[in-house]
Amino acid sequence: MVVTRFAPSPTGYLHIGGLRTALFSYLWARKNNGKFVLRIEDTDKKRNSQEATQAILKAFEWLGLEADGEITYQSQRDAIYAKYIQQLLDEGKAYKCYMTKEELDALREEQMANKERAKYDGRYRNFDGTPPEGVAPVIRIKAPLNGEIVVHDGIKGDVVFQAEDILDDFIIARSDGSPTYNFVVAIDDALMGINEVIRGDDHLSNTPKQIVVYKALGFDIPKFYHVPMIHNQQGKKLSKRDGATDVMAYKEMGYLPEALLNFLVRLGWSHGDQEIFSMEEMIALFDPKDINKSASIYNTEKLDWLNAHYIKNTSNDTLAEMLIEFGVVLTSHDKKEILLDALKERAKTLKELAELTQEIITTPSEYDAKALKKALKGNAKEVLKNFATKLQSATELHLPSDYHHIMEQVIEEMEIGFGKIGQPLRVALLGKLGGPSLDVVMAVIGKEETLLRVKNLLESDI
RNA sequence: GGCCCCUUCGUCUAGCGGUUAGGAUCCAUGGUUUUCAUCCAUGUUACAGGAGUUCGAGUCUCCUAGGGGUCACCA
Repeated sequence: MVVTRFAPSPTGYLHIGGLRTALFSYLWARKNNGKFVLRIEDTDKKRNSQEATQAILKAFEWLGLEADGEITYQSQRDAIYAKYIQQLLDEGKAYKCYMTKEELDALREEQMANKERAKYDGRYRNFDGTPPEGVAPVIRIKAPLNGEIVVHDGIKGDVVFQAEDILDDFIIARSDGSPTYNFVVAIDDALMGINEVIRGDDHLSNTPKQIVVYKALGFDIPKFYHVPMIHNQQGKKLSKRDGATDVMAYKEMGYLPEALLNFLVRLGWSHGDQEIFSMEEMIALFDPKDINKSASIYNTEKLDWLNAHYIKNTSNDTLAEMLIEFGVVLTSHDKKEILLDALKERAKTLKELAELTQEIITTPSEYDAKALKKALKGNAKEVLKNFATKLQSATELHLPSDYHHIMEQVIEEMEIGFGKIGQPLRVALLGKLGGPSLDVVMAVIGKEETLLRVKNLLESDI
């Protein structure tokens, strides 16, 4: 069974890049009828927060990415890590190092000055003397001094590292006894049965260290997929400083979960020429071996297009529900269908959709100057008066076509083009040029409101 | 700096030795529309550079350049 995981550290909101690797992991697990588990890496007590964990879970909920089983919190697993530290100590695969931070820093500086690689010198590797007084030791793991470490990566292929280039006896437990990242990741992944690790390729160079841990503990090494980074416009790793990287910000901007997920799945992955993927299709078609090797630049132009696409294909009932959050309540409006059918063709986001709705249902309080100048030429006011008179005496006005019919009557009678009534009426109804079909607008706001808006324009001294 | 990874239109990508190098987005133009948007059509734009291997290279090899990642008692 394929078991994948997403393992964020709760130092802030869920990041767009993190979401993509989470999505990849989720899809791969679902495709294989496997498991997708969530592990919160909250061992850094200084930087972690409960709110951040909640924010991450909330984002998952919004997007409909459901994790399997209980959520694991590393902060609650100290006893487990302690057990494995002791085991390695007992087996002579790890040892206590009494070098102080100051000594370590000094060594590092000296090595840098000699243009050598900063590397622990192993001075306590085989130490059997009397330990110095008053120094709380760290625990270091015995890493291979030479030879190759090969990461079999499902995206990059076999990546070969030379032990002497990259390894030293790295710390697995700090002087306060707390375990370090590369140690606990390997233990957790192994204990949780994770056999396919999909993560950012910024972890690629950590992987040899984790392999050392796997081997020391006798665990099976999982299959790795190191996904290329998402870069910002400057070509650097996408970070929180780049703005709009909080997943939930996209909810507030009016993006649909389907659109965001569809957008992200196509960043670094593709299936021929296909652009639109439902969740079912993503699950059916996704395979991490098809992930690109190169980083991609974060650019949301396509997201807007996808979002518009998904808005057009969402039911009016669902849209009405989602619009509530944007301050527009249409759920029981009797012209909801007419209105949303017309507006959802024109909105790129739910926020825009809400604004467009407001523009229609709100009586204009002012008129766009350019629109007035353009529309109120010639006998425009006469046309509007004629239209108002006919509308006044009309009955049974329900559909856009009922209103359209009245407009046609005016056109025929006055022998004018459609634009001669359309433009001035548009200004009267919406206060500006542009916007949806006038017959739709009138059907939505009704006869009385239409008459009021026409009257308002005629009576304003313009 | 050491180590590792990467390099096709502005952007996301297809391509897996033989293609007029395809699609999408963006942009531009035209059509549809009373208008704007949608929608439809058309168009501009790419194999980082150099050597090799081969009858033939975007595709394989090497070199160069450029970009990125990582080198903690952070995760």
